[in-house]
Amino acid sequence: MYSLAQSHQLLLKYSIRPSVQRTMVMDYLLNNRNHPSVDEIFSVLIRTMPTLSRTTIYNSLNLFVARGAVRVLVIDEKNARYDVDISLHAHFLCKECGKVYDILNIRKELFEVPEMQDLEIETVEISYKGICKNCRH
Amino acid sequence: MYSLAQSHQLLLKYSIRPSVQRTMVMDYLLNNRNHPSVDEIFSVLIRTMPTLSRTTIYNSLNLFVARGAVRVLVIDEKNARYDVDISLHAHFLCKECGKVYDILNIRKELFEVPEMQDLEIETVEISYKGICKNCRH
DNA sequence: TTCCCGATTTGGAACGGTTCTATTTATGCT
DNA sequence: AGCATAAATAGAACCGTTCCAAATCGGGAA
Repeated sequence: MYSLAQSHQLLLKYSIRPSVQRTMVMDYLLNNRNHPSVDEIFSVLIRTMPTLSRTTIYNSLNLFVARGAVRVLVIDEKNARYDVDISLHAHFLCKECGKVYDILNIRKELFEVPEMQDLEIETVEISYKGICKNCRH
Repeated sequence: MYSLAQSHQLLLKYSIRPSVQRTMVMDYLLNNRNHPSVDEIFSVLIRTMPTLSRTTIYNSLNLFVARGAVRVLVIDEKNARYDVDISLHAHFLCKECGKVYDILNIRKELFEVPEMQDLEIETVEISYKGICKNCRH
């Protein structure tokens, strides 16, 4: 369980002014590692902050990603998912329920970038898709 | 250069009824390996078939993907890209110009799926992002 | 503390990609 | 040729995201 003070500190580490809203968004990400979408974050935070705007969630997340504090996952064609864990790991999307799972025990060599003289590779994303245990019947 | 007859044959191979429109879409994919979006395909084909509907492109591509004849790339958050090459290879998206490049000379071991008792992995997608040579200045 | 200015938040409109739906058209079979 | 089914069409609808102008916040200066 992470505290708001820890979210505050993390934002400062990435040179992000820790407004109330940004701190709450970061707090949500730290305490909910299920790769939430904008809507998931919004629908929870609106309950404790009734004036919250969806745009603020977008603004905050876009800023976090631009500063490298958070990773955006392009794995679900429906909407973007956000991950506060920026370490090297892969993801699995269940085609049935839409949940995104971490694949942590994966060889780090998979993330080594191939030699490409024409392309300047900055990020690597490894995505698996299929059916998770809960959805198998 | 592929012929319409070859597109026709390829559709039959995947048990897809080769209508005029479907054959044209497949023909476009075979002859344009730059991972086109729906809009790119539509805006070219509409020139030779003025009554063509955008929905038809969607219908055709969704069917191709469902039958395994074509792969959809979830790499660009803006729109889906389609690839008629279903062999094991990775992709690179240029953040500047949006072009998607093939990464063909990549070790096939990267596509081996990790052992996951809870997850039934069906597909693997490896995506690189950065800046391509043309966009470097 | 109070004032001020730039940064942030807000809400609603706008945008764009994709899907849905009802209708029309084409296709294959008898 | 006629019929039944499949496919294509056009436009509305949907939904995630961005844009924009106005309101609000917050931190430094006086």
